[in-house]
Amino acid sequence: MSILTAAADVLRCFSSTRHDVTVTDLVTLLGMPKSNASRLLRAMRDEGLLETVGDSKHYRPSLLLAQVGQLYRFAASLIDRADAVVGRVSDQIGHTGYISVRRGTEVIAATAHPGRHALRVVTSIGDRIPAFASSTGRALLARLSDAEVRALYPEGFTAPSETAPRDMDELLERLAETRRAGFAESHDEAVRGVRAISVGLGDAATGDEVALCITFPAATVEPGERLTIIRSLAEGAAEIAALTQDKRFFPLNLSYSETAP
Amino acid sequence: MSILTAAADVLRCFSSTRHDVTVTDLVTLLGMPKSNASRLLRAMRDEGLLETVGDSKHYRPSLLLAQVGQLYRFAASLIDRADAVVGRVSDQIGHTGYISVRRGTEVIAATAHPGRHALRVVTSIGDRIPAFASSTGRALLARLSDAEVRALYPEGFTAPSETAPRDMDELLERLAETRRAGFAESHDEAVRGVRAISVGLGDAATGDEVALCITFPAATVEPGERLTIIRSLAEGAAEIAALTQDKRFFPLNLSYSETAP
DNA sequence: AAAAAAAGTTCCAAAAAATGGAACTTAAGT
DNA sequence: ACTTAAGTTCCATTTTTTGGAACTTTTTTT
Repeated sequence: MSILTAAADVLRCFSSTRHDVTVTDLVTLLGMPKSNASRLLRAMRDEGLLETVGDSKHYRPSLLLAQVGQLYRFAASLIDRADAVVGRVSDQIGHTGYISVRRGTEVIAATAHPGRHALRVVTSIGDRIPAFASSTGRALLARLSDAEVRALYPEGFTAPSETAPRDMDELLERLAETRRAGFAESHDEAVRGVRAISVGLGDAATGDEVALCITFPAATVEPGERLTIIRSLAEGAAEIAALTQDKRFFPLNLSYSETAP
Repeated sequence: MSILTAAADVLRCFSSTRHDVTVTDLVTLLGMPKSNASRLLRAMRDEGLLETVGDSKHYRPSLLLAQVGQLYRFAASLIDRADAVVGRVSDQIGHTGYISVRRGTEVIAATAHPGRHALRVVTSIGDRIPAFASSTGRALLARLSDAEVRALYPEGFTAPSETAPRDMDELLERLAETRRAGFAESHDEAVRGVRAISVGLGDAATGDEVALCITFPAATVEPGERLTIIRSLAEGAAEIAALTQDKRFFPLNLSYSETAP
């Protein structure tokens, strides 16, 4: 057994309730001899993996670990991670999934996973659609304050379809609903007969924001399947949100998801 | 030499420009035999310190490191508190803010808040810059005695730019000024056209010390805005200093802040 | 599609580091 | 000042690590 095992075990001792460890902590937690615990902590400190708190016998993770840990976030960019989730859900469900980003009042698809079904929604990467009139757009707008949304549309907008919000008040009400539920939904908005479910997500460090979306023909999806989509998207997004410390993430609230808009 | 040394060296290979490493990277960067590099990366992955990107031969830091690294901020709660202040000021002003710590004669950014302005200073976490030639560094060096500062630089230093201190006497004079004013300022030092304002701060209980910094393009900031930055940083820092019973905190003395250096 | 080059892995005996029990030192509590 | 707890150092034994070379796999070139 390599000393790396022991070192990794030490790192696993840290948690939100244990910010530092001592020799005796290791003896208790890992059942290792005192002598080893003592030497291991010192060695890890000498190598820069840990640092002592002041000049006490308490050891905590080092700045090096903080920095390397930070990189993890960039190593797998937000879009990559979100795309992985959408890809998984799309594979599982068979319907088309994609990732969109917002640029001003428009949303643009960044990656797409075509569904397997004969009747499927085809999205093309790079298409720009109005943010207020799509589930992806509203999932992203919901991350703004009402004031910011108003500022985005100084001259209002015109609804392109029956089911899209007709004015600012209606949009803000839909956004409030999105925040409560933790997801946005559209029906017949951009394309007739098409529904879409979207979840918004951001990275506090980089400021990036994306929407995860699954879209499908309204006629072919049962209520149960719709719930599965919502759950899968929301769970995947929530994991990423925890990692990126997204403060504006709205967790799923299933009591709102029963009612189709 | 323990394998821990090698493992720590591997972690130090990661940077904002190198998110993952391969066997050959290690051979090149650390000059170790291929066989060692190969086994080391595998061992670190097996222990959960690294993970492979997809199923490629590229290794990146693991989730474990990301999690443990996150704890650093809370373990060193001073950073967390200081970061909150800088984040608030950065939001309010729109310019980039960050927190740095000193390691010997270098300062390293620990957290960053990108500004909102189109022209903004971009800092990368983990970058090491010389302490004597930066506002953050001088804010931290000002907390030492002149004797301690001299001891840090037994062989003196060479100024990297026109506006940086050229010798020890000039540095000590700048530090004295920093103590009187309660903040440090730099202009064109690390990057031309960039100014920065920093305040040093410590935690008596843990011995941690950090610098709070706001940095901005020299051309775009009015004298009034500069004063706002100074006041906001200093006030936020003073509050924390009271909380942590920092005995070496230098309170703001606005009569010194009128003169731009 | 074959050949060449590059990248990565496995093998081995020598060299170095880790182990754990006990003795020892330092710090904390009474 | 005494007692107890916490942490460190010592030692011979056991285990891991090391680096060169041979080997396999992957990538690039012809």
